Amino acid sequence: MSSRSSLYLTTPIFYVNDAPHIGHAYTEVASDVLVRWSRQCGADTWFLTGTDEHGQKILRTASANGVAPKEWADKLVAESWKPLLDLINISNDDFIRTTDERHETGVQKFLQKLYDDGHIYDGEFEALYCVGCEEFKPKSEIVDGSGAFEGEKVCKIHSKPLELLQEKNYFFKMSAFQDRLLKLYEERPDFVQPASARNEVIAFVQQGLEDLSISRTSFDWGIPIPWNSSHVTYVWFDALLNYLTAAGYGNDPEKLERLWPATHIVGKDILRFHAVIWPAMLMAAGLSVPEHVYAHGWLLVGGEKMSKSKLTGIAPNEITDTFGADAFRYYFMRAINFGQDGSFSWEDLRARYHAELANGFGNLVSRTIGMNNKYFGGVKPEQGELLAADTAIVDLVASAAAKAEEQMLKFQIHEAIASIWEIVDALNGYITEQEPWVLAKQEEQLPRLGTVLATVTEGLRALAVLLHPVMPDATEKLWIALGADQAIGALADQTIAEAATWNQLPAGTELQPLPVLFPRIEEEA
RNA sequence: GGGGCGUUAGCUCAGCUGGUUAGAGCAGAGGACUCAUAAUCCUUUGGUCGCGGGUUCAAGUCCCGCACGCCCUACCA
Repeated sequence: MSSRSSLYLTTPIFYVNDAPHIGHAYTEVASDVLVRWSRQCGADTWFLTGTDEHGQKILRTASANGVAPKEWADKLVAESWKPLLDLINISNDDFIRTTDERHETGVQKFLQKLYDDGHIYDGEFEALYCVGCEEFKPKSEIVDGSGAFEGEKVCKIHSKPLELLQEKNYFFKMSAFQDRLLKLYEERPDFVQPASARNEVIAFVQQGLEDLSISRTSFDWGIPIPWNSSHVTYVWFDALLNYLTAAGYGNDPEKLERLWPATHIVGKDILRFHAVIWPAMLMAAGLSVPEHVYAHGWLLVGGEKMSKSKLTGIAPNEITDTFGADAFRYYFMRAINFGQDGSFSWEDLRARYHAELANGFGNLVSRTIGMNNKYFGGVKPEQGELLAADTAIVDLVASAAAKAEEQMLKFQIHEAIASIWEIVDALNGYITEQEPWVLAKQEEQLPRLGTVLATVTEGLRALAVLLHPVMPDATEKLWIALGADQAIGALADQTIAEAATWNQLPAGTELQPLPVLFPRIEEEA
């Protein structure tokens, strides 16, 4: 993100074939943190997520379960996907389904425009077809035969020979956009991020682009091609358009004007669709290309990409049930370099939960509120003259907040959190050095004691604001405990830019009871 | 086959365009303190920087080869 005036951020829309795992949740959380941060920076922010519901796989899964595809999608959306968003506290402004009427009509308008403008033609799609699978096979599922089928190409699943079949398809003239795409990557180096992703995309496009088959006739679970309803739209072409149809394309020009272009967060597996096909589609339609396409890495379990087939798939609630949503959000954002693959382990999660959240942040809050209660009857004390140690804290909060904002703009979420965490560590150190419990024993030191606790309390106020995008629940509890809700206003309304402004919480503000933010988790489980 | 990336302390990772005794966090060890969630703070053990060559006054950092792992090589929602 290069500026902060507005942000229309999207996650991929998730295929409703499966139940969510932590990889999906990871994408959602990262997007949500960026969005919440952006909102607190005062930007005009809109956050979209949703589900992808067309295509042959879903049709097949639904049939296998004896229901209509829409019914199947409805069930998964209601029972799996929307609950996931609640589980991990996702603050999306909209949720689009590709079966929404607004989407289907928008897709058809888009297709018709491309057709009218000559970007689509009809041709022959020729590919290897597996009778067992009843579908054309992608290269990845075609292998060399053995035994009786030596020398032939066979289906990976059925190990039976494939037939070369042809199907009449409509094609999008993507090849025509090759040069414009390369120019785009060249002129806007931050269009595809991180750099490793950009390099891959460029290398791919330089090899030359083919036209894209965008319709299917072998099944009917999809959006009909407007000028020939015997074809349905290829599911990817359909899916990508959600970013536009949710933004008002085809029915709300003002909304579209406000939101477009978007910034897309995607997993690196679907980078090509977003960094090549999608901008080509937009160019064809005469619309501006996305602001950024950011590809994040995989979660690795035991050094391998997490996967259900290898039994390393983990359901989000397995983590949140024990550690809570905030810890889930914090852990994945802090421990993994956004944009690179990162290792997940229960040991690491548990260790960071205790070292950083319980002992570090949680205990800092607890000891601070505790001393305010013990020494000042539960109100924020008056701040007196600031000594060097105090102003060092004030300065650190300001510089940490500024660094965090810089890093968030560059999608370096893990770095931003590390910057903010400097405040946690500094406050813990400050308390130990200032020894408020010693000051408390000397009556003449009462003003100094007040200043020390006022300083730490202000530090907590700043932390609540800065960490709110990452841990909305815990910071809200802290906010209320500080009495800030009454004294200053809602936490979500506090801006990042003002977070470091000192003495916002007035002396005399009454503190409220503090629940334990991150209870220690007993061994065993 | 072709292209790219990775391999640094027990663990997870930083180390930009080559330059003082290779860093952080966690874990481990010792100490201080008691406001706090048996927490916090200080000190500290620990690395032939995957292996083998080479360039250079100087290489974790550049070049070549090897080993291991991963990714891309168009329709994988």
